[in-house]
Amino acid sequence: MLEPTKASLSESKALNPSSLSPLPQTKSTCPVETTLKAIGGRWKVLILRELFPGVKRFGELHRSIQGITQKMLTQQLREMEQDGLIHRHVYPQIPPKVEYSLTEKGESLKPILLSMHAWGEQFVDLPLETD
Amino acid sequence: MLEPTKASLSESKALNPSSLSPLPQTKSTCPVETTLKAIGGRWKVLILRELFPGVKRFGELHRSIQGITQKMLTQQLREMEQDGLIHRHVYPQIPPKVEYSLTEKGESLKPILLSMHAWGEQFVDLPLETD
DNA sequence: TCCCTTAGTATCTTTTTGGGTAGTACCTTA
DNA sequence: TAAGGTACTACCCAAAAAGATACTAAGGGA
Repeated sequence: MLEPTKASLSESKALNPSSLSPLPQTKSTCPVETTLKAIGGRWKVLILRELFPGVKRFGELHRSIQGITQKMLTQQLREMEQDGLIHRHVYPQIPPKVEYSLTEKGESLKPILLSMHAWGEQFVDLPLETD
Repeated sequence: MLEPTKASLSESKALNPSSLSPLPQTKSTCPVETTLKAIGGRWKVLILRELFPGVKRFGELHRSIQGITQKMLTQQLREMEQDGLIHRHVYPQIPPKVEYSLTEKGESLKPILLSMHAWGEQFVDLPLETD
């Protein structure tokens, strides 16, 4: 994605030579779609936001993010952990103590989120559904 | 979003003063979520990609984007038009001739998509589902 | 007649996503 | 006992999104 598609491959040779390098095409997923999958979950950008300042526990996240259920928080955290965006550190104790923090991968999303934030602020009059 | 949430509002005063400005909170939508809505549709980033080089007609887009149905293409184009990302120019003729092009808003998404592309390429080993 | 071109629309089905709700285990305190 | 704390799990359902398929209108050509 953002690399040539089938029709533009023959006529956009001069467009971006680096995108014509013989990289193996990963199935049908373009890199932008990869990134979208990583951050596109219902609550993921809000969770990322909460973790940028540092380590947080489940309960803190739950209280911080308005409207999220325990179930959805668990689900999204598990996905993000699986995707390598966050660490999940379980302390062997009762009551349970689990801490979440960003990985390097997770932290590297910050510039993207900041530019998305800026864009979204700029086009706040965008006639998008405000749910 | 990326502005303080309820828990961090009282304890992160020194974090980012500009985010504490008395801006009216738009419902529950943070700017990042606004941007995500704009580009998050199933086929939208692929369509944006096709329109960056310039004007395209429906059939060109349909042939360029592998796997998309006419129905989905129409639907996504209509949403993007409504969101102000693209122009839809109808020529009064038979057979129908309709051209699509990016608005300034649409074009302003390019840096974001490029950085998302770079991130996605860098973390191509991300254990995301490769559908 | 059939097929092609253009850019759709209408209807139905399937898949995916998100949420609701009740429950778990162990501890402490009133 | 009940209520609170911790961080989940299991099951079910509704809504949303995506897709499948057939059709439309007007023109042209074999």
